[in-house]
Amino acid sequence: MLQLPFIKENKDLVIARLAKKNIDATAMINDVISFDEDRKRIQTNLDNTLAESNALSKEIGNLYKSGEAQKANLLKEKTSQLKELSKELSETLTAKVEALKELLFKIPNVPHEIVPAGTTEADNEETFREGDIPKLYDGALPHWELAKKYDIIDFELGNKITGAGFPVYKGKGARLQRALIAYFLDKNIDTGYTEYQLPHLINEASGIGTGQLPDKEGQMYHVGEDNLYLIPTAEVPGTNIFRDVVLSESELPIAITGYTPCFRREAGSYGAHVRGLNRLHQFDKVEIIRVEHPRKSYDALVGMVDHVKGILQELKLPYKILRLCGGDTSFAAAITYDFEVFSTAQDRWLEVSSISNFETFQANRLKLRFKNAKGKNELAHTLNGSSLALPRVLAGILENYQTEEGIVIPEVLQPYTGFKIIN
RNA sequence: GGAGAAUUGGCAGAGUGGUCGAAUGCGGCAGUCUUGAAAACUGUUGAGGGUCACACCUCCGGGGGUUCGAAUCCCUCAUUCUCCGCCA
Repeated sequence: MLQLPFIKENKDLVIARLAKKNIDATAMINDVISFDEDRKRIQTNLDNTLAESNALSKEIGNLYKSGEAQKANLLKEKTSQLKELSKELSETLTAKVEALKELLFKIPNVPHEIVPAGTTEADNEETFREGDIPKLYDGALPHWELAKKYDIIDFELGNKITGAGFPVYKGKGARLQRALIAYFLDKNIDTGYTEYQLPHLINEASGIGTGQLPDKEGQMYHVGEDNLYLIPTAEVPGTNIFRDVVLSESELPIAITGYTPCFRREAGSYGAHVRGLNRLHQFDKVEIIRVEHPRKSYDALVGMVDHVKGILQELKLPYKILRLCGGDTSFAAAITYDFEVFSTAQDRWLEVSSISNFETFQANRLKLRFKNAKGKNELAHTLNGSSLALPRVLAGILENYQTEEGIVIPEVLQPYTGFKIIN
C-alpha cells in the first residue's frame, strides 16, 4: 500500500510511474485525494461533536458531585442529541475510511525509475549472463522423460494421490530434493541469514499484510473451515513475523531464510510450457527475506542478486539476470530481478529466482516500523527473493548434466546427496 | 473439546465507573560528572488523526453493548496460562 502523504505530494510522479506498469491511475489517484479530503472534513466534524459531548459529561459529573442533580439531568438531554449526531458521523466516517482503504489496496507499488517500460516478458531487460550452455549427446531428453527413465519423479502417482501438479519424488530424486534444500539453506546461512521454520498455513491478516489479499485470493488454497490459507511462498509467513512491529534502528538489517513447500492454484494455466516441473501446484522453495533501512535497501538488493549469482555459479548452470519491465513487475514490487537458468533439452530459459525490493509498500500494510535517529517511527523497507526455488533448478540440473551414462550430480551437491550419479 | 485465570505504552507491570493516555521500573534519547566510557544523578520519552503551532479527537487484545461518562461493568471472538480430556 502506498503512503497517502507520498501520493498527495507526488501525484504526477505516481501517475507517470504507474504508467510503466501499464496502468492509468489518474482516476484512482484523484479519488484517493478527494476521498481523503472528505475524510478529513467528516473527521473534524465528528471530533468537534465528541469534544462538546466530552465537555458536557465532565460538567454533569461535577454537577452530581455538588448535588445539583436537576441541572445535570437537563444537560443529559443535550448529550443524547450529540450522541446521535456523533453516531451518524462516525458511520459516515467509517464508510469513507473503508472506501479509501479499499482504493489504496488496489493501487500497485510505484516502480523504481530504472524499471523499463513494457508489457510482456519480451520487454524485460537482460542485465547479466554467465555460464556455458553444454553440448549434449544425441538423444538428450527433457527432464520429464529423464525423471521417468531413472524413476526419480512420478507425476502419475501424484495425479492419483492429489491431482496434476503434485509430483512424487522417489529414491535418488527425493534425496536430491533434500540435498538442494540443505545446500541452499547452508549457503544462505553462510551469508548471514538466520534460518526459520515457518507455518505453512496463514491467517487472513497475514495475507493482507504481504498483499496476497484481498486482490489475489484465488491464487491461494483456502481452508474454509478455519479460514486459513496455504502459503504460496515463505515470503508470507516470513514477512508477517514483522507485522505490527516497531524495531530499533540497531536491529536492522534483518536477514532470514527458510525452506517451505509452496502451494499455488495457478488456475487456468495448462499446456506445453507447464509440463513436468515447469509449473506445479506444490513445490519446494528456500526463501531469503530482508528488512532494511530505507537508505540501504538498494545496496541490499544488489547483495541479494550477487548471492544468488554465487549459488548458480557453484552449480555451474548457465543463467541470465533480467530486470523486469513494468508490466512484468508484480503488484507489490518496486523492482524485480529474475534469474533464469537455461534448460538445454527444452531449449528455453526457466525462471528459478525472483528478487524484489518492495520499499515501504509491504511495510505500510504490515505497520513494520523502526525508531529512526530522530526517535520517530519510520517505515522500513522489505525485500525478498528465492534462494532458490527447487523444481526448475532441478529441471536444469537433470537436463544440463545428463550424459549417456546417467545424470551427473554437480560437485557442490555431492556431499549432500551422498552419490555422484543417477543411473 | 470442558473448567478457571489472564491480555495495559519498545519491554515488565500498577490501575475496578469521572481528577487515567494511564503510576512505577527497565530500555531509548539529552545533559551533569569523566581524558573517554561505565556507574551515579537530572531531565525527557506511546501511537494515529488534526493544526503554521496550539486546541481538540481516537486508541488499554479484536468487535459489539450498558452509562451523561468505560482501561475499569456486560456480551462475543481471538490468543496465552493452569487443570481435565484426546493425541504425534
